[in-house]
Amino acid sequence: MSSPPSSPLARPADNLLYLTDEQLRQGTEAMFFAYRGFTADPDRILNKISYGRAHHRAIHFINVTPGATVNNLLSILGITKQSLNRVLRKLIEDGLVESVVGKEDQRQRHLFLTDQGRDLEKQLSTAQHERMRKAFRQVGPEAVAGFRAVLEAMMDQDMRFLYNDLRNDGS
Amino acid sequence: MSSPPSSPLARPADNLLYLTDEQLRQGTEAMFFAYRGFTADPDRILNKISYGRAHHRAIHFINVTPGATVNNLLSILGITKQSLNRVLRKLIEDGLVESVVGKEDQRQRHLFLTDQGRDLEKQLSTAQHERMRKAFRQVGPEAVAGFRAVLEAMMDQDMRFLYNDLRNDGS
DNA sequence: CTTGGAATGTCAACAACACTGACATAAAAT
DNA sequence: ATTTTATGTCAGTGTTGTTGACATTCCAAG
Repeated sequence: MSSPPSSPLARPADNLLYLTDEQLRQGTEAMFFAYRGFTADPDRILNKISYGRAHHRAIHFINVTPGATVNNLLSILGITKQSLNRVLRKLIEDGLVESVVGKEDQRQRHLFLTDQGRDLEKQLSTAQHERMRKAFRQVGPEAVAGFRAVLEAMMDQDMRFLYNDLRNDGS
Repeated sequence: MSSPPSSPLARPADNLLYLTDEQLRQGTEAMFFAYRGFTADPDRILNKISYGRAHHRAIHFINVTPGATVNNLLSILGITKQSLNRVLRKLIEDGLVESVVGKEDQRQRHLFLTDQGRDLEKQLSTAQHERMRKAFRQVGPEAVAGFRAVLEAMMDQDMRFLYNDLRNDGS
């Protein structure tokens, strides 16, 4: 199922050095500091307009899966409907998100970004992507592949499914 | 300083495919979902004892840099002293952290984990490392190196310095 | 057709964790 | 002697998460 380390005939002793407690500690700290950087740029933009990360996350996932229902979004975000609702209400009020009653199932609300919402999403993703693009370019494609492989392996299984769904299409 | 992409004579066209917006979007989502997984296991333990992530972070960094002052910790954590103080007060009250007045500079408080604090730290890091170890083993050492390289490149410069300090010694 | 349950929205209360601002204390530095 | 630094504390605020309770709408099963 999962492909083994790519170097064939690797000596076991060498092959285990990257699994020491010290390596894991460094990996942990790398995640901590990198995640701070990862969120820093959009956070600055959000601050100016009195939004938080929750708004960013909602906007991001409504953008990649337009027409998603509230429940769809809840699965992705992993928060309670009350939390999401507070954020959605504001985004709808502010004209960034549109909520459309379902045709087939009229209980459901399908969520879309308005033009204004797409504008903000573009601003946020551009800021966030700039840092990641620099990092990716600096380390090269093989390192990026490794980065992606580790992150995917660290997800909960449910999230891995969602993540892979989002790789192909977002409906 | 940082090594270039390892494949020599790579064709430019191929070499840029990993920098598309789509790749960056997937990297963004990978970070989001992976960070959730990354914190999930310690969060479960913390919940039982009514602690949060802030306590975890304080305990972690006091453990790796024993004797650090409050100001040292503030630099690492990137929060306000009021926020940190709230957490530290509770940890000291609960007997997990010891605060020792400095010998040379008596204004400073040097922070140490007590035996009880080390116990909790061990619990938390074990839970967190288990997931990371599985992921690391699954993807192999080269991917792990790439993972580390990308994360380091994504940090703010200040954090990169701190991170590299913590790689060698913690004083 | 009636009832049960699912999807959604809303209200209230609460907790964690961040923030700012203001002020106090002690001690080091000038 | 004065200023600056390191730390602690109090009060207030905001975002984002939580539970619990309840209303509405509407599909679907009996």
